[in-house]
Amino acid sequence: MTRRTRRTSGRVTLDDVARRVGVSKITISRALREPWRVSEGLRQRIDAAIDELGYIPNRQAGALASARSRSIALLVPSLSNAVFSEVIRGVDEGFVGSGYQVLLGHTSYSREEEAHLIDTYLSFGVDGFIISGSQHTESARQRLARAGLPICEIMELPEAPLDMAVGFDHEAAGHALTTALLELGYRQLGFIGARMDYRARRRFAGWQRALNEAGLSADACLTTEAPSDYRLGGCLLGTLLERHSGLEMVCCGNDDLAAGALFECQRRGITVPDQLGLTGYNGLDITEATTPTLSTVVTPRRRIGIAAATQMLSRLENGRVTQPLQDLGFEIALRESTRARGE
Amino acid sequence: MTRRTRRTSGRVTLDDVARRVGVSKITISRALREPWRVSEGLRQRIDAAIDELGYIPNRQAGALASARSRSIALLVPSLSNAVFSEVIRGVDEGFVGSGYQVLLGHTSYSREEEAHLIDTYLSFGVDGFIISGSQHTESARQRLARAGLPICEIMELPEAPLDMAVGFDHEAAGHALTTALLELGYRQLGFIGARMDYRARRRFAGWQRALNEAGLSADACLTTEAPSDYRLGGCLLGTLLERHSGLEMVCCGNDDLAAGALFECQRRGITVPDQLGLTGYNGLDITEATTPTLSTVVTPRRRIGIAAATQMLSRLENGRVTQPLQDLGFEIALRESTRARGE
DNA sequence: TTGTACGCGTTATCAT
DNA sequence: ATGATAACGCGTACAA
Repeated sequence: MTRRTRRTSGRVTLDDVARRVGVSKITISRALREPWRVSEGLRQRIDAAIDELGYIPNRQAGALASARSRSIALLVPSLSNAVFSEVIRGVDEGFVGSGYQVLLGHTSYSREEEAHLIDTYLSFGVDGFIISGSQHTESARQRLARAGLPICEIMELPEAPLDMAVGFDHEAAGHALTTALLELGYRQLGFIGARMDYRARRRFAGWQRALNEAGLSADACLTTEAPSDYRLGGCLLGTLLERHSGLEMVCCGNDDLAAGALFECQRRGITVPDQLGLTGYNGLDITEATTPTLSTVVTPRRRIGIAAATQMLSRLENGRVTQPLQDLGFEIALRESTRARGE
Repeated sequence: MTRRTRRTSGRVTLDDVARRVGVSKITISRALREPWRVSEGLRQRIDAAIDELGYIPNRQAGALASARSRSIALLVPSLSNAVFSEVIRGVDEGFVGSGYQVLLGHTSYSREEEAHLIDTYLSFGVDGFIISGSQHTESARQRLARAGLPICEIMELPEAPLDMAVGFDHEAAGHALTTALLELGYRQLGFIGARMDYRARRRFAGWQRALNEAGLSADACLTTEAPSDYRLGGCLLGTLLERHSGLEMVCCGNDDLAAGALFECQRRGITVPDQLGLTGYNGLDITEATTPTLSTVVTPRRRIGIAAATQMLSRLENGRVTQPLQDLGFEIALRESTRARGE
């Protein structure tokens, strides 16, 4: 029955360390956050005590007191889509050594789920948001606006960014790829797409525009809202080929579909690229591994992540940012699944 | 110069809502957590006020006051390895509607990084840990023990679980697959492996044991610590074939390597399974998509995630758990990349 | 059904 | 260089 109060968890606190060393707890706190303001000898005793006691700071208390959590939320549509693992890696890289913790969330391609996650992470007191895409619910926009936190929208180039943005133009990418194919001499082009989210629709639109501009038909297309995977690529290709004869080339909305389409061609004895050309989108590892390798659009996912983190950090620390809208471009990679020029 | 104090963030608090409604803040708090204990009419006015003001609870404050954060940490080695996206999905599923938030971390296959993440999430005040694997640093073990939180180790079956565990026996899986191959008549078997972490070594050990028991050579093996990817599968296969002639079958440590090996065979004009058999490990989507489809060991990743979440929840809410060590088994899937029985 | 008093573990502010 | 005090926003315990 000492003067002890609640202290339900046996957890070691700043106070415990302070008592152990014989100083006040604010000194311990300082030794941790501003070591140079604490005398050498004391600092060593403090470090030793922290080690002995196994003290672990309580970030909740710290965040409550300082009104900053030193954490940011990163919201991506999917964790199973390899596209985003590179983005995540980039963001992580960008925050390494900064003292910020990245809190990861996945929205399952749902704006409602995104809105919910935004609330959740707001209640966690994150200091900023990095969010894939520009399509948010009205409610989410309001919450974010009200919170007044730094926000970086990634992957695309929003017409009206909430705050900052890093990405590239998917419509232009779709258009550029298709134009490159036209230059190779392809005239009968098809398109298959799955999980037609905003970005997927943009690249599809680019494909259509390129064909329209060339006076070619853009009718041989087949898209679905279903999640993308390898087998779906095969199915869509099969259906497309049944419906449209004479296709020389099928552009796939992403690399998974393209790989699946390639496997289907192998199953059917269709040689690629001799009988049929194939392209993907994103430049995942698999596009360089298959036989034949897959032509695709290489997107700067890792660099987007790094740039977003850098932008966010600069905003968080210095307050301002030099370039609120960054276009990181893309690269057309023509490989073995498309015929060589003049062939 | 009112009696205002710090109130640096313009954030809406429980008190703001309370004043708006004209009750005390504890009533608002209750309306949120135990709605049935607040009178109907009042509850509606409270909900309305919350909506108007855009109140978002501060979990840090809540956690600080209640000593529970209603969040758990899920630690996986990698986010780019598709193996773990299924696990994550399972855990998420298991926690849906529970009110718990899953905080995700990836260790990059490093025990030191894992130890660091454990400290980080302890400082976030998580209520429990779900951790891939059983190999932790001594320091991590101590921290976890001292924290006294529920822990679920997943993917494997640790000899001495820290607390609870859900997984299966990788050595047995490697052995069972190899045995199945022997029954198909294969006698000259090779093995390639990458990222030889504990689990990868276990399945390799199973492969070796099966060959030893059959009196066959287990010399044709090639492993590396390098991260696994498709192209590496091709490289390793190439090297193995150069070093060992007469191989009828190459077992790959995971599906990525197997797919890469298959692509390499296609490149070299080696027909699978006629000239060479191939197997993978895990049962990722790609194994059912390639031509030929890949024989593999299907591992219960999603179910492991769900079971871990369920176990954790039951521990968190009821205090106890019926079966602290769950073996979820595995399944041998013989497909087109291995020859048919008696062929 | 609703309210009061206090503490959770930390940091900001101001003092010494 | 170090300390005292008062918040941060909420939940627990107990009271009314």
